[in-house]
Parts: sequence; C-alpha cells; structure tokens
Amino acid sequence: MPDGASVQLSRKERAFLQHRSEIISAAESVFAEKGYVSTTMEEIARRSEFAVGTLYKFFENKANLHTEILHTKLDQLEKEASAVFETAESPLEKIESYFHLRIAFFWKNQEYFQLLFQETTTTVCDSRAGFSSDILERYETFLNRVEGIFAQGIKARQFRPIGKQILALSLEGLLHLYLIRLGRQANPKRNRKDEKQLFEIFTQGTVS
Amino acid sequence: MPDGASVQLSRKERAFLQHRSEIISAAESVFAEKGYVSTTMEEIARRSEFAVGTLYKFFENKANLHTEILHTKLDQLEKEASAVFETAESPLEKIESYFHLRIAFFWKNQEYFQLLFQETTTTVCDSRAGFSSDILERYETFLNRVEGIFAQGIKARQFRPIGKQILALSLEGLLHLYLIRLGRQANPKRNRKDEKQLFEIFTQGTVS
DNA sequence: ACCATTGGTGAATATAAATTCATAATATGA
DNA sequence: TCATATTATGAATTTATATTCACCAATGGT
Repeated sequence: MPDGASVQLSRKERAFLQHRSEIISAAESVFAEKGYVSTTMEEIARRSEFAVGTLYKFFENKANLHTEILHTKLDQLEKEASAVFETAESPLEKIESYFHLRIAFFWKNQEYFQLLFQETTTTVCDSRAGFSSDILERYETFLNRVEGIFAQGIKARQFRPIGKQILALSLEGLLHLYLIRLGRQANPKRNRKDEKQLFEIFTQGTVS
Repeated sequence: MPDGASVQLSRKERAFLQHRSEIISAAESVFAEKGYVSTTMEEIARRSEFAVGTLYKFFENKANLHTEILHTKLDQLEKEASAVFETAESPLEKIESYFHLRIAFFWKNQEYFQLLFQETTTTVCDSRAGFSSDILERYETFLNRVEGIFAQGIKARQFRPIGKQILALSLEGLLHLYLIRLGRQANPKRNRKDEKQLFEIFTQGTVS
C-alpha cells in the first residue's frame, strides 16, 4: 500500500518506480557514506545492481540524482513539521514538538541526514554545478516558518522578546551540532536525557 | 617584525618562507572562495603568481597544502584562546571572553573561516585522502579544553549542573550556526546586539 | 510473427585536473 | 667569467570518473 493517490499503475510503471527508488536508495547510502564528491556513479551502479548506463535512464546526471534525494528528504521533513505545527497548541509546545521531531527525523534517517546537513550548512559541492542553491533556498523557507512560530510565541509572551531570527537560529544551532556529533559517533545511541537537557538549555539557559 | 624566535635567517631562507607564505595566502583565498574540491592548483598558481610546478616545490600535494592552512588557523585560534583562558577570572568570564574571541576570530579571518568550519562539522574532502581526520582530532582536543572550563564553572556553582559536554556542545552550536550564516551573507556587518543576545540566550534561556 | 518501444548494458569516450619532469632562469662563489 | 647549485617553469603525462552510445532483451500492440 504505497501512498498512491488514484490511478492504477501498470506492472511496467510499478517496476519503473520500484527501480527508480532502488537506485535512489542505493545512492543515498553511498552519498551518506562517502560524501558527494567521492561517490562514483559506478559505486551507485554496483550497489543498486544496475549498470552505469541505466542510472542515466533514470536521472540526467550525478548532480540531479543528488538533489533529487535531498528534495525527497526535505519533502518528508516539511510534511512532518507541518503536522506538528498544526497539532500542537501553544507556540512553546509547537517548538518543543518540532525540536523532538527533528531528532526523531535524524534517527529515522540515520544514513542520509549528514547529506542534508552538509548541504544546508556549507557549500560542499562544485560551485560549477551550483546545484545546491535551490536546496538552500527551500531550507531557508523552512526556517522562516519556524521563525513565524517564534514570532507568535513572543506575541503570546511565552518567549522573551528577542529577535525571532536569533531564536530560530539558536534552536537550529543547538540541534545541528548535537545531531552532527551524534552522526559522527561509531554507533550512536539515542539519549533522551541529553535531548531534554539540550532543550532545557534553550528554554532556561545555563547559569544558576 | 615577525614573531621570529631566535635565529637569524639568511636572505634566501627568508625568501623561501616569504614565497611559501605567499602561496599559502593565495591558496587560502581560493579555497575559501570555491571550496576544496573546485579549487585547482592552476588557480592557486595564477593567484600566487607562481607556476604550478613551483607549488609542488613547497607542498607535497593539494591535500597537504590544504591541511597546512587549517593547522595554521588552529594554531592561531588555540593561542588566542589560551590567552583568554589564562586572563579571565571566573569560569563564566572565561566562557564569555571565549565566546567573543570566537566571533572576533571570524571577523579577522573572514575569508578563511568557512574552510575551518567545513572541516570541523562535515567531512568535505575525499575519503580517499582521509586527510581531515587529524584536523578533526585537534578540534576535539580544543573543545575538551572548553569542557574543562565548564567543569570548573559547575563546581563553582556558576553554571547549572548539566553535563559539561552538553554545555560545550551547546555553546559551539550557537556560535557555529551564527557564524556560518554571517559568512553566507553578501557583505556581513558586525552586530554587537545580536552577539549579546546570542550569549544571553545561552546563559539565560529563551522563555519568559 | 513482426515491429516498435522501453528498459537495460558496459565498453568506449571525453574531460578535467593533479602531478611530474626535462628544461630554463637565476643566484652563488671561486 | 665560468661552473655549480638552486629555484622556477609550464607543457606533457597520468589518472579518475562522468557521460555517451551502439547494442541487446523483454514487452505489448497489431
């Protein structure tokens, strides 16, 4: 039961989609493992058990394949975030849920998360291709929504009257480095206590 | 008046060092501009006004040249941080000075800072070369010193009794994302108010 | 059964850069 | 002034890999 909307697909079409997603999945794991540059199309081919040429039947080129993956991930994240933003009551609750959502997203996407983060904090890839700019843009837009929540929170006097940008940026900063370091560990374990403390630092600060 | 320790260098030796540092300086700016991968030795040669072959008289290879630069920067940062840690009185003051030092370091190194950050948050370069691991290690060691300060601060009851790792990580996270976003702006302006607010978020938290 | 279309193949091609090296320029000092 | 050593040069070489392309196999419609 895929999320298929309406039309019945032919076997061929289903196979096509299946193969495509197999390629994407293989590519994700290679990219995550080696980073964009040292990932070769040959390696992706090997891991997906297709031939190199076949990859080009599904994707224009390497850069495209890469951004395709990132867009997919962002879609997912946005969807989940929307749900949270609509469900939670107060701005503070929204932010807290969002915070945990981001961490959960990391654990669901273990292999791929670095890929996403690399693109959003630094410009990893060839400026020649310049292909990460649209990803960056989407990410910015996404952060703007978070800023919006903070703006509400400030109005509601739940948050201190600090600039919404700074608030959003701080939260992002805390999350970011926390997750990046988790991802770098050999076999990271989820640690709720750390997560709670991190969020507390954000809300309550660090000095006594 | 370089920081020359003791021995007088011959003109030739001085020339050698001079040329070497000219190359480094050119390389820094190219790397910062284009990132490691899309920087070519030819571009570095052009900008330093040496021939490609000459670069290899000074540095083994591209990766070496790159790490050389990073080490230089880390040296500098460590030296400045040491000074601050030794001067300031209380742990809280040390941390506050360190916070501002990091920001100042950014402004002094505008062009290059991204280079440094790229290496410390993500593995940018070829895993083939695997050359960034020693930089990462140095960075870890550096952060351990910061953790040490936090440990003292907790003992002195200046900081809340949260794990020192989480404290250090949080501070780093805030700094990191703040600086990265500054660096991405077209022509960033130093904004003391933002800096103050950011540090306040760290110490006082965000909810009212 | 036959043709057309599409998915699949992987060896061959193209390209871009890192690195090398024979050679030239320059400095040293006898 | 000449011989030697040092430093600089950039064209040529090598290597790695993205991309293409001529061909094959299976499917589906006529």
